[in-house]
Amino acid sequence: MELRRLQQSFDAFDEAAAARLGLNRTDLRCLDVVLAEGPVPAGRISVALKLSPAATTTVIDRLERASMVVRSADPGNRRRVLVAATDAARSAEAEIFVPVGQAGAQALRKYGPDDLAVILDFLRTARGVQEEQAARVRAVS
Amino acid sequence: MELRRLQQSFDAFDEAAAARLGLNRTDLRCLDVVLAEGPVPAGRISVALKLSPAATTTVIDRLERASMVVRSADPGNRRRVLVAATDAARSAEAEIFVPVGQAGAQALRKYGPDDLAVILDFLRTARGVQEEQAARVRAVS
DNA sequence: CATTATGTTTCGACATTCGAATCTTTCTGT
DNA sequence: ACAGAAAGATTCGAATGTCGAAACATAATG
Repeated sequence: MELRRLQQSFDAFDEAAAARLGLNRTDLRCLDVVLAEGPVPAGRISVALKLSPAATTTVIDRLERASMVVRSADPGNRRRVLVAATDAARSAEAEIFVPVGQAGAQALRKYGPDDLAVILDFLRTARGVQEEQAARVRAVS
Repeated sequence: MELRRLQQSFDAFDEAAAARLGLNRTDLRCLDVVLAEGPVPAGRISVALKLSPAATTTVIDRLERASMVVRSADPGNRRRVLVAATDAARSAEAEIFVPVGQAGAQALRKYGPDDLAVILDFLRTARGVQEEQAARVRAVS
């Protein structure tokens, strides 16, 4: 299956990006969330990464030590800790992740509207199959 | 990006499958290799999983304890240990992984030859982009 | 105002991975 | 044929990442 290889290539990219930044994969996913959603409470990261609150705390610790995020108190709710990306994180984003999006967009230009519709439909169909099968597997247990 | 969601759905399926079998993700990937390639030497698993020889030994230990694989000596080279899937592994494969392939094939039937060509081209293009970008990221370090 | 709920952190334990050292078996050069 | 090097897997100790439970601080509720 060609999808398998695509999956592996995603994996390889993530690994390269993590190595480049001196982070592990979990930290990278966390950074991705923080970059995408602006300042987020720690609990939000916990659910996004499907990680226990305890593990989430240490992930944020590591990213903070690496100067990729900063913690700050939520003015509206002082129990909360807001995690925000630093400039270093944003420059890493610009250097590593933005070009992927650009290259992807560029690569898509060779397809006409009809082709793009087929591709999009395929992606959704494939996702539907995966989710359905995941549900089936979960159901038996 | 829709690709992102597809990726996540793959992830969710893998997680469900691992939970169903009481294995962790690494063990599952190892089992996948063993099922796909027949009896394989431990070193082969090591490179396929990008794991150290030491870690590979413990992965095989766990799978053996779970009755999913068996070790046997390679008659042609007694340094080697051949890892083979058990019947339990094959029945897990039939129950969990085979239906995914079937559902996928079924879902693809709605596309004509031209559409399939577009889809295949897209998958290869996307993989090319990812690999190229991974190489770029690796190059800077 | 006492109680409960929410959000995060700390602590101790467990699982996974690695590097280095070890052991056995095979290959190589003489 | 044989000593030394190489290949393949394992063991050992250390480092890392994750979790559950308990603790802590703050907010909401009756």
